[in-house]
Amino acid sequence: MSSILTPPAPRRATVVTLSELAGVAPSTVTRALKGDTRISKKTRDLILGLAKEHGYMPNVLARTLSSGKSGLYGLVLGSAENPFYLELLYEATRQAEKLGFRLLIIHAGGGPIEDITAQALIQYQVDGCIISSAILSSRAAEICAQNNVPLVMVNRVALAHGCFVTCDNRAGGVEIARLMIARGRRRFGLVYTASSSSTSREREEGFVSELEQAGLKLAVRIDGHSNYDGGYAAGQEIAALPAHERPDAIFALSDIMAMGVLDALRLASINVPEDIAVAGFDGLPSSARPIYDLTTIQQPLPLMIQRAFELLQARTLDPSLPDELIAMRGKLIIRGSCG
Amino acid sequence: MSSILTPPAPRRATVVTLSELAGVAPSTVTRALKGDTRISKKTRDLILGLAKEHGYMPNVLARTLSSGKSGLYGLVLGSAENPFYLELLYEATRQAEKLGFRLLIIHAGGGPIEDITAQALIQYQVDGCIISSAILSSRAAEICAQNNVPLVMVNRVALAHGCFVTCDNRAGGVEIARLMIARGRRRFGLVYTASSSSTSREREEGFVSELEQAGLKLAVRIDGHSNYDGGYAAGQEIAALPAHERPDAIFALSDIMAMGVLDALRLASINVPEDIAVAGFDGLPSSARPIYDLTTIQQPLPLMIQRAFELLQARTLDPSLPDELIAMRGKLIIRGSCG
DNA sequence: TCAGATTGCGCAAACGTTTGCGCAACTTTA
DNA sequence: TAAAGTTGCGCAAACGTTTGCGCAATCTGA
Repeated sequence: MSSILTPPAPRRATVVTLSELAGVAPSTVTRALKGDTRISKKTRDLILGLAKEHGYMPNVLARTLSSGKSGLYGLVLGSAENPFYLELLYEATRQAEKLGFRLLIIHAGGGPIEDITAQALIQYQVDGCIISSAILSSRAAEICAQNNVPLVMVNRVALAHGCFVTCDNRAGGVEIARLMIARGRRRFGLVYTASSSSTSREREEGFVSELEQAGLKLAVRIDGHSNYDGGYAAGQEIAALPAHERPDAIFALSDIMAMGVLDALRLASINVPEDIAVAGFDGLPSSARPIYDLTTIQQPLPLMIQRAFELLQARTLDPSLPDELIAMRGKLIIRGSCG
Repeated sequence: MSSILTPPAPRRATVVTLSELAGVAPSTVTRALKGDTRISKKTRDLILGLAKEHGYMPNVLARTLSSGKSGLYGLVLGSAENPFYLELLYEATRQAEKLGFRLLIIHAGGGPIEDITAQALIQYQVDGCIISSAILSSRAAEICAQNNVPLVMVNRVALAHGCFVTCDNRAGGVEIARLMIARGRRRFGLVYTASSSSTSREREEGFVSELEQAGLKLAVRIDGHSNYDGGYAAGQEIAALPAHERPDAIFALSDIMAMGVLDALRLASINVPEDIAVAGFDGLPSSARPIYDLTTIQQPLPLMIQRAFELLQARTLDPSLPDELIAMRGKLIIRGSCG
């Protein structure tokens, strides 16, 4: 890399250049800028004025080296196939901005997370990490544990290390079952997810146990693969059943799968909710669209993200704090898909 | 912050600790790890072995201070209301991972970008920035220009500074018009976006100019607000027209608006494409769903992102390179919504 | 055999910010 | 008046990695 390829870049203002201008030590500049009471008001105003005049912007990377805090949180997102992650990303970004943090995308997508990718958490000295993904949890979580990086899983249950903030999935499943039973439904279909995620298992458990309490059981149970296409295929499979075998109510464990089911039923000219009631889980904005009008359990995402950041911040300040495991109740949103 | 709140953290391996173990200078460790030929194979193998044994992970922040390269790219995303940004984020993350870069989310959402947020680009020493958002471009773009940070806009046209990679929006509009005219459509509706974005303007220009070439013109032009709900309302408005005033073909300038239009037409029992043909623009995965079967112009997103990274990398290496403005042709995907 | 070239390092400084400690000057209290 | 306390700094080192330069040892070619 010869110098003809890198023309001289004008140097930006630094703590040192400001200290020269002000005739003070660099440490005085730092202390004045952070409002340290050990610096007189006169000196502080002088330095603040120079900083503004010269467009001083701190080098956070250098600061991290000294202070040990980067102001970065790592973010691991799950598959693009569930719009829930988009909602989560936008909400997390919004809140982080307000709190003065930044999100570093460590991974996004359904594939395996590579070691070198997870190690970026350490290489970039993140202050903490938010993981919202089932399959990918283990490697990134291990690295966080080994290196004392605070970890919060959102909508996932941490197995051995780290905090989590989740929705009360089981209670949500119970509520959907109750609603359907109260509406007179008697044959039940479940569109589930074969993954090992506790989120799905709990939703199913809640639903099924409530049915059993009422002396009822599932008539149909189909893997919806956690995505729209799987839900659509499940809807097609159900539509193809003889009428006497068809469920009169379907619970899809996520909104995106429920939308696939609804679309398939519509194209098969099955009326919702007259012929079959449908409910989902998540509370995506798109579930409110008139074309879906989906009954769902809305996850309290803004508050979940807020709690996640609080948990991370507390553990950045005091790493000895014990892990907290928070579950928040979702809200039943009754719409036309259940009648 | 007293020491009772921060129990002694085991120190991680550093270049210095490895150099002590190997009995060499720290600079030798660095050079061995990066494969510098000035270090003998024997010494290199010794150091590589120790690094692996001790789980050495470089501190990228410290490296950035020395080398001037952070391996970070800033990312500014537009509104959550267009799923196109989700596609872009996932594709960008995937490619960045493969290239060994990381994405720092600077902003995501439709609101104004705050100064302090845009300054994070500089504070975190990003090697470059990708912006994919109309409204928010100016402030972040200014900061990039002032600080010599390479900038690429994706699907946006940079006004004065920075490269862009965009789709040939105008040609896409032309193709949609041609298809509709060839299919015998004679009354045309446009669902546009009132924003100042050149992307929308070009799509409309292409469409309208081709109509005019054929001696035709728009019968209906409705603002779809760049989101699903706007498209839905436009669809409702069109459905409410007397039959002789209704268009027999609608071009919505984005897929998400087209989906709103399609849903509104369906709920109004208007048949697509028999009564009205509908086309969109973007090539979202959801446009292929049987329930939509949407004819659209597919943006070559993977290749656009690839080019964006190439442009950024080239300008990180040689900041004197002139800005490049790249337009790539989208691909016409003909589906059932146009007959 | 000698001079020049090559190999394989180490030294020292740089990058920008922060923090602990100590000192001088000033103020307050006994 | 002297001692103790307070204020307002500066010095020096730390954080982890990289890069330019130079030196000693070894090799090669004339």
